[in-house]
Amino acid sequence: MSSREPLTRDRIVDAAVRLIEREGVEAVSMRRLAAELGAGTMSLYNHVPNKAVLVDLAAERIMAQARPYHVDSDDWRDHFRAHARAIRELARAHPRAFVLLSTRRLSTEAGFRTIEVALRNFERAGFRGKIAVGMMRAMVSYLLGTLMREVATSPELGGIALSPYEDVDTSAFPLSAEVLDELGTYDHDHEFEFGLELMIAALERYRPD
Amino acid sequence: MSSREPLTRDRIVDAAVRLIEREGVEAVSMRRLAAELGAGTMSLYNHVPNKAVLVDLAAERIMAQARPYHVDSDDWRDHFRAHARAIRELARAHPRAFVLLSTRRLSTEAGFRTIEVALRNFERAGFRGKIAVGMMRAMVSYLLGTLMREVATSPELGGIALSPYEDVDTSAFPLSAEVLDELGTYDHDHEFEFGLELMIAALERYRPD
DNA sequence: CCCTGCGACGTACGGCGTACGTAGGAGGGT
DNA sequence: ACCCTCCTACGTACGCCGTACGTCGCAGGG
Repeated sequence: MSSREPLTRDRIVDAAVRLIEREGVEAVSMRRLAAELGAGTMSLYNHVPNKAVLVDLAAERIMAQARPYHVDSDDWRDHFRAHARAIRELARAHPRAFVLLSTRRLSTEAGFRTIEVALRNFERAGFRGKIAVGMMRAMVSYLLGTLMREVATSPELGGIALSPYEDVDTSAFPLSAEVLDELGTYDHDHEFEFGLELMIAALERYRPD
Repeated sequence: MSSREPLTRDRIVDAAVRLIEREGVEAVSMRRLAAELGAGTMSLYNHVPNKAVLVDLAAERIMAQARPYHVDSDDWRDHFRAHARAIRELARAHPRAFVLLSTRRLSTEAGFRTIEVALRNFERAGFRGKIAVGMMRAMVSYLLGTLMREVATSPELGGIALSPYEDVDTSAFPLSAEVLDELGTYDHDHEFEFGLELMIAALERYRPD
């Protein structure tokens, strides 16, 4: 872990990103980071004002890793699907970091890249200006929501594992009881696509032409 | 702060809920909670196994505060709107707690109450069984997403305050530049309703009749 | 040659969650 | 009346945490 290179903001942020991806934000501590870099704890403070902005910087770095999607189609729906799936892949590739990103505002270059692509797709679909922003926000909300739920329920992250509904008397909830098995089951692929089509259907309904 | 009543799980959870609502989850600590109850720190552990489940219990308690909505209408759309707005009100009433709730699974009585109401509304709208569960999940995702965003961007919670897009060169993002003002502005009421109508439109499109 | 400034680091303080041991009192069995 | 058991309250202590502060060594310029 030791190294002869001098401490750099870059090196510190890199180490933070690696640690976040490996063990999650809660595993990040200044002491541990320093140890991993073979440096003294307080040396980090020569390059970073405090832990909060270090985490911000790490979030930004992760966001910058997002790669644009590519799709061969003129249909705006295909672009939506591809873009949404790309974002989902990002979330699944960095599940622990995603929760982090979702809380933060994306006012960086990388964030704008994503926004720009989305706006282009909305333009393709016939939405412009203010209405496009509203649509995008609704879309973002949906994506944020599903992906948060998907990440939160993935077992490898200490999410929900088994027998969630054991000690609740479901007799008072007849409709829930009817679909109890379904409520306890998650098919994330299917659910994501289902919701995505739902959103696209909604957009279609609002389209001018 | 002192009190002659004996320590109880109930009293401890209550104190935790109050503290969460006042200062957020991050302000909760066993020592502070004990002090607020006029008790020794370690006494809490006679009633609660550890902090994590204490926070879980607090989340559950807050969730149980949710009151059913009421609406005078036979139109399923009105029920959707009323239910969604009720959830939003809960989020706005307990913004600090909402982030907490959103992460956790709601396998309690209170959670089922909400699920049951939603399922009844979907039934009213013509959706049943598996498809209703899928719809509900899409709806939940959207609500979770918007409300997370709304809560995260509310300034009174240390959210985004001012001039977010200053040091980014927007010339590379023409579409974003065009709507830059819009991107920096939030009208949560309007956005929520807009997205809600979008979702309802989507459901309408999938309806059998 | 010295001086200045900066990066690296040690120490220390006040906080945290909680394992562990103890002490005291309440209740039941004899 | 006695004792024994068990439960609750609590103090101490350990190993973490973020970070304020002071010092030391070295590189570069005068």
